[in-house]
Amino acid sequence: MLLRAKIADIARIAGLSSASVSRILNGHGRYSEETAKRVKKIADEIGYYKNRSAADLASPTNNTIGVINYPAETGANDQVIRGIMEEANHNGLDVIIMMSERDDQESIGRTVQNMIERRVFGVLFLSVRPDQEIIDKLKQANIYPQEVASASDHQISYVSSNDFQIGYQATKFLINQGYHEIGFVGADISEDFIGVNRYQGYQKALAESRIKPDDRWIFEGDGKYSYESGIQAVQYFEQGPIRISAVLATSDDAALGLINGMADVGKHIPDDLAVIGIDGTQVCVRNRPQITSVTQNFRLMGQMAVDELIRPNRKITDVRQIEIPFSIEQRETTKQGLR
Amino acid sequence: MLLRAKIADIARIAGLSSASVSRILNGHGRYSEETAKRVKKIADEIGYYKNRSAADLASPTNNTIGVINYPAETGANDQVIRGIMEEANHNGLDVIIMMSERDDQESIGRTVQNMIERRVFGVLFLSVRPDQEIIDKLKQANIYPQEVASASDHQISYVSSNDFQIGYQATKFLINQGYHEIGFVGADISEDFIGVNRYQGYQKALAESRIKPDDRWIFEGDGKYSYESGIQAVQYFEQGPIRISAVLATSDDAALGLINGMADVGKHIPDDLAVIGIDGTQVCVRNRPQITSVTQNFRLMGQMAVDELIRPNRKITDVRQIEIPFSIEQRETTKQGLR
DNA sequence: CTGAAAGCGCTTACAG
DNA sequence: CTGAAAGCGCTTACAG
Repeated sequence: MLLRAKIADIARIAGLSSASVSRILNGHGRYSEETAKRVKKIADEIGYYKNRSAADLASPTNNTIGVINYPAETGANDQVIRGIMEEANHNGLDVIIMMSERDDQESIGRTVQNMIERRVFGVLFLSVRPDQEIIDKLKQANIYPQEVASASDHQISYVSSNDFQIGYQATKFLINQGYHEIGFVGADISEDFIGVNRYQGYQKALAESRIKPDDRWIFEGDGKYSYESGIQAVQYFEQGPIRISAVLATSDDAALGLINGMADVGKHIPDDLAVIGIDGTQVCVRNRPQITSVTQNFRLMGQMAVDELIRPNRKITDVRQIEIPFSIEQRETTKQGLR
Repeated sequence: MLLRAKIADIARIAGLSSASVSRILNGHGRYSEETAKRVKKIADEIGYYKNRSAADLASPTNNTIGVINYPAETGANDQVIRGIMEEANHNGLDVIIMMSERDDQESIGRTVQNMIERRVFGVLFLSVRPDQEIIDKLKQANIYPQEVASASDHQISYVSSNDFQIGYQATKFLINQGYHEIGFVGADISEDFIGVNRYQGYQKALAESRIKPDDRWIFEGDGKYSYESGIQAVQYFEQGPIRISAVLATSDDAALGLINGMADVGKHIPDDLAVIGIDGTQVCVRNRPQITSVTQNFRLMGQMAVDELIRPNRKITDVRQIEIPFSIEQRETTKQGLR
């Protein structure tokens, strides 16, 4: 049991060259099964572990993909990561995850710098949106950047839901249930790419049904899809002169904030206010009332993101938008059985 | 803008040696501020990024710490990670996170293998418990292993709450509120280190109050602190002949399962059954009723775990148990105002 | 304050 | 099927 054994140690013991040992350990080239067995046994006995720094330095290829995440506590990203791990494992890829703040470009930049230094061959951004400068840095370093479960209008590929469709379908769903005065809560509708798209879908659905939209139906809150936005929205709607009968909450968190806020002022869901959330995370079925939601397929997004990264002939300049289907799950925060 | 510029490129342009450039970029040794400025400017202009593989290979020190996590969706681990990142940043340490399955030693082993190959200087296990063999592997590779937000009786340090005290205090809290028939739900009380400790604390509190314990008050379920265990516990207690007035749920998830299960059979919390959970995650304040909980300080655990890793004179053979204080938060799933 | 040189532990043509 | 040799891009005594 040597402290930090190396290939040369194995070679010496086996009476071989380092080259042969390397080939055997990596399954490259030709070698006799007999010596291979011996070599592996020795490696095991002396406690050999490949030094990846040396291997990565020597080899032109790197099979590690980097993931940049942030500690969200919603569970959606955990689903994405499951998908990523699954697909990475199937393809013999390593995954390293690093954290950054969601909207802090300096924090994202530092993390990206680290990823570049590690020479990963692709970087997946999980619900994290880097600015154009950071994206360009990555591309110049010949590393493929990609957003997952998030989208933007930057020069970057993404795997996500179609947010316009989400806004559109969710609103239509509410309209079909008989709701006309429909609030829109929690997203930034002027700057934020996702917010804008969902909002435009919402507007289109309203327009198609000849519902005259009212600016006062919109409550952005912090514009970050937060629980607090939902809570505050209740104050906003309850104290103001505007009446709404349903709300499209732009996240499950915001939906839960609305639901709790309503409960705390003694109002009933869905009778006093119907609510549909977006995401379809665990909380939707674990809350009482269970939350009707636009359910996104986060796991599949993770898988597809990896597939996209290893797609043959992928070019560093490619900008592709992959859309993953979503579904609407009727639960208890919207009326039952109506159409 | 060279594709993958290296130190030698900077050196050539600056008319210096690679050695000097390396020193300047790393802030080692002496050099004139003037040349330093020039060198950094050049590095910037040609788009230089350190090749960490080369640096790590050449240098005997490595300032990366590895974290092994699993996708839990509860938010507790996200809190731990926040603490880890904070403390790591303060100390100029890098953090890479890798995922494994929580209870699958083979999956954990593969991840650990990867960490060893990367020569991290310490590995933090987040709510993941490696078996003794894996721990020994790490130590033999001269890498310090440590559990965070979890504990075991293996030869490994941990930073966690005192689970005996959690069980003891939570049970006493219920007893002080006037509950005598107290269930214990969701943990494995024979094999699982945490479960055993919480259970023993529970037993001691009962004994101190002369309450005769009843084996039928125990419902382990899957023994994994799951939501499903809570749901199933409702069936178990409702259908059986045993009456209990309160439950110590061994996680927030299990508590929520109990609460929802009771609601689904038309029973009232806390009148028909009082519930206290363990963890104190987001769900406790976002659920209605809000969940009384033993609240653990996960963020502090993360910080302390890093501090422990970089403690001066730390030896690879050290096995230290660091206990982080917890608190009990009275909310709506236990009676108000009683003592 | 600066440089020449060795070395970190692998991998990979190349030659046999 | 196997080996000698060069090279990956850094860092670090050592010498000046």
